[in-house]
Amino acid sequence: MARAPKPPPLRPRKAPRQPRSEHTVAALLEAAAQVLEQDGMEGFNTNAVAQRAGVGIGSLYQYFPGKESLILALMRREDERFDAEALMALSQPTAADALKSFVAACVRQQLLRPNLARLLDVEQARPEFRKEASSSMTLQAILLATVERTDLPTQARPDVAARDLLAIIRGMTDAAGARGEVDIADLQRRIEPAVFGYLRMAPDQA
Amino acid sequence: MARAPKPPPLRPRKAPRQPRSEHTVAALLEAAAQVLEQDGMEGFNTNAVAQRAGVGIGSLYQYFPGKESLILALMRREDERFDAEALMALSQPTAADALKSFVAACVRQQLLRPNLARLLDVEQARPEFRKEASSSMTLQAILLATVERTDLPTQARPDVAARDLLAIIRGMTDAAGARGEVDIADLQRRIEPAVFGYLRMAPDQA
Amino acid sequence: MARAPKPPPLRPRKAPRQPRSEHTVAALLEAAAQVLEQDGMEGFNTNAVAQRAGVGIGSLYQYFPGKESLILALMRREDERFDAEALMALSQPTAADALKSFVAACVRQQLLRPNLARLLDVEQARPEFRKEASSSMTLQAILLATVERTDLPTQARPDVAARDLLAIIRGMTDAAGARGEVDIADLQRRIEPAVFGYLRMAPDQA
Amino acid sequence: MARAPKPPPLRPRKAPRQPRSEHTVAALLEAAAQVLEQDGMEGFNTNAVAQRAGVGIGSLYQYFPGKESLILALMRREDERFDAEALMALSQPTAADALKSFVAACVRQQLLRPNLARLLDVEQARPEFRKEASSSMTLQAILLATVERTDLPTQARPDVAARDLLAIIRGMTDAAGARGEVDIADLQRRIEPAVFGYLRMAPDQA
DNA sequence: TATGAATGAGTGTTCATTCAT
DNA sequence: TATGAATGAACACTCATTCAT
Repeated sequence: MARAPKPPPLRPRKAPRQPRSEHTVAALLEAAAQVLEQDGMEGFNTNAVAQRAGVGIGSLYQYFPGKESLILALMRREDERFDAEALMALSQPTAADALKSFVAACVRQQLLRPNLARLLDVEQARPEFRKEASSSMTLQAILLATVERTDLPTQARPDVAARDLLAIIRGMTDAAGARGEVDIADLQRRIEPAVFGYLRMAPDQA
Repeated sequence: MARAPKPPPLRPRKAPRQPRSEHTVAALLEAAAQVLEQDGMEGFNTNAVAQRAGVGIGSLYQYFPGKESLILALMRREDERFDAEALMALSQPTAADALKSFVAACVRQQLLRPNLARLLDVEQARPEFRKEASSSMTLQAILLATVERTDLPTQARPDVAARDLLAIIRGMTDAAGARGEVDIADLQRRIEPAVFGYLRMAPDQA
Repeated sequence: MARAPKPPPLRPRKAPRQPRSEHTVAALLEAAAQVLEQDGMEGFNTNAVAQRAGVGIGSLYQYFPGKESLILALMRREDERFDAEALMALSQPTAADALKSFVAACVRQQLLRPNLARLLDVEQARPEFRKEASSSMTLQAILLATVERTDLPTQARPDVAARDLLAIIRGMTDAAGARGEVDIADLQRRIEPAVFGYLRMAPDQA
Repeated sequence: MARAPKPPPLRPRKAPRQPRSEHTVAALLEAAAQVLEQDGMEGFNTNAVAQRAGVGIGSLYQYFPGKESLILALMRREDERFDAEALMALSQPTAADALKSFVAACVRQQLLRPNLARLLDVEQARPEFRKEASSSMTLQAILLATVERTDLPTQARPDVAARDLLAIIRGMTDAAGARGEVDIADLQRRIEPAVFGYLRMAPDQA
């Protein structure tokens, strides 16, 4: 691991302008997702990603200044994909339904590529990435809005509650993914009581 | 001749017989824990561990056939440490109190060395380590016994419930640890409703 | 992560496509030959070879998956070089002259780089390499054809005879090389009677 | 390979005086022979030898100042064993019979532990060992005496002839051993014509 | 702009040798 | 004297990154 004296920045090197470039970037990100899903963090290296993407290793460095930057971009891609779904989920009429939909969305997403989701969760905890807090900030925000809805028991610290709910859901989905579970509905039904319990909602209310 | 090839076995190479050896092994495990806690997985390498332990790199390989084996041994050490505490915690008269004590033990353990606990959790998900199921099996077993206690609502699948509870607790403590939280009591109070909610216990019952 | 384990395959990692690559591969093989000749097997290591070739160690591993593979490639290079010479030698009008030319070729080749030839002979006996039988198979084949020529005494088992002749010649040239002999003609004259004696040819016939 | 600044001497560290020591030395040499025969040069290391001998590694270094010295002692042991046999073989009434017996002895010895014999031959060519010429000197001497016997064709350079004969025999037995041949009589019959041919003896004379 | 050959610091692991017990 | 725990130089091999083409 020839770590350069000065770690390369995390920001993408240049925004792809030509359509060809956009395609290359997309291919790289998808390849990164696949390698991570299939081979784990220890099989994840820039040469492997470039090869799977069908581009030269040089091209990878045209768009990403380093490995970390590639991971960060992948995080963002996954977050963005999920944010849209989460936003729809939370727009249900009742808060309880909104949360259920949200849980369902999380479960669906997680079981689709269980390793990818889990490994990115882990990466997000690394100090270099914590700064780049943007990722999952949107998610936090929209979940926070839901927690504050009036048809839920009032939470003393809504931001803490939002984070805790996410931690509960991720903890359970990551564990399920790691165990190879595939029954989405079952997992969802197991998460809900924990979520509503946390919010102090009686089961019959939810 | 580092013939990169056949993965070294995970089992410790030889049991320390002389007291000097025991000290070396203990020093290596403690050093491994410290390196992992402070520098994360990417700073965790055998040379660093040996150096921090104050022993030669050769000594590490006298007792551990490879890096992975060292991680596994560390997992076991942490599990064993925790199992004793957990066993005491769960011996409370009421199941509710038992669970509260258990949560408290988890939280305490986790916030002591938040990164270590989290990173070992992650490693446990790796296929090589899943086989070595012994780790955390004891934990599962004693938690299962508690879930089956008659002063708790009956769980349809107690083993699933035991795993889920652990996932909830670990999800929340890992997230808290990653955020740098230090208030043990606060975190504990936030976990309990999720746990009892999962078990369908009304807050007043717990 | 140099997982010391699975022995790397023996087949070259990738064929050099650009002329630059071809030069690198050639330089590596020649460097390997020189290191082996001068420092013997115990001085033969990948770093030394790369350094003598004037390329980075990484480049060696671009083309050879491991040390063994480099040795195998060197064997093949030497065999190919020799096969051409041997083929010409054996195309003499009489079988006796053919064999004399063959002996001469062997002696010339051997005394050119005595250690290299001897050490490669030794390596060829290693089980990993015995499978890769291609090496020296061509040699066996053309020698066999000569042994079967009608102007030589009929051999009961021509394939055995071909191998034995090679063993005699190699035994004598290796020993001479190890002793530092340099007189090609003298050595040749000492080998011939053994060869023709083996074939039951009277000295005056040969 | 922690080559000490100054290579340790080749001479045994101390002559074993007590019977216990003699036994230890003998066990070490036999263990060395077995390891070499079974695992080849690349499996031959001091720890393995000590373990197979059933003694601590420290004891090995009590009697042999280093690995090389152990190999040298093993060479000598094998040579001495063989010298006795060779001496008897060569005491036949006619020189031709003496040589036949000698070839037979070589073949027998070689096929007993083919790898050991071959690997020691190889080691003998290493410069550090060439100096310690004692090994196989006796052999050379007694073979020389036979070559000079009057019932053999006169050899211009008897010492060269003695060496050449040994090279022929070793070349053929080593090759046979490497191929896994086990038929002693057959091999012997193939070597004889080469030997007598070298000496310019007609087959019927021999 | 895209490529991939080249690079070398870094890391895992071995094994000859020493020395305290 | 015998032991085996400890040592660290040496070596195989990887992979992030650069740059000439």
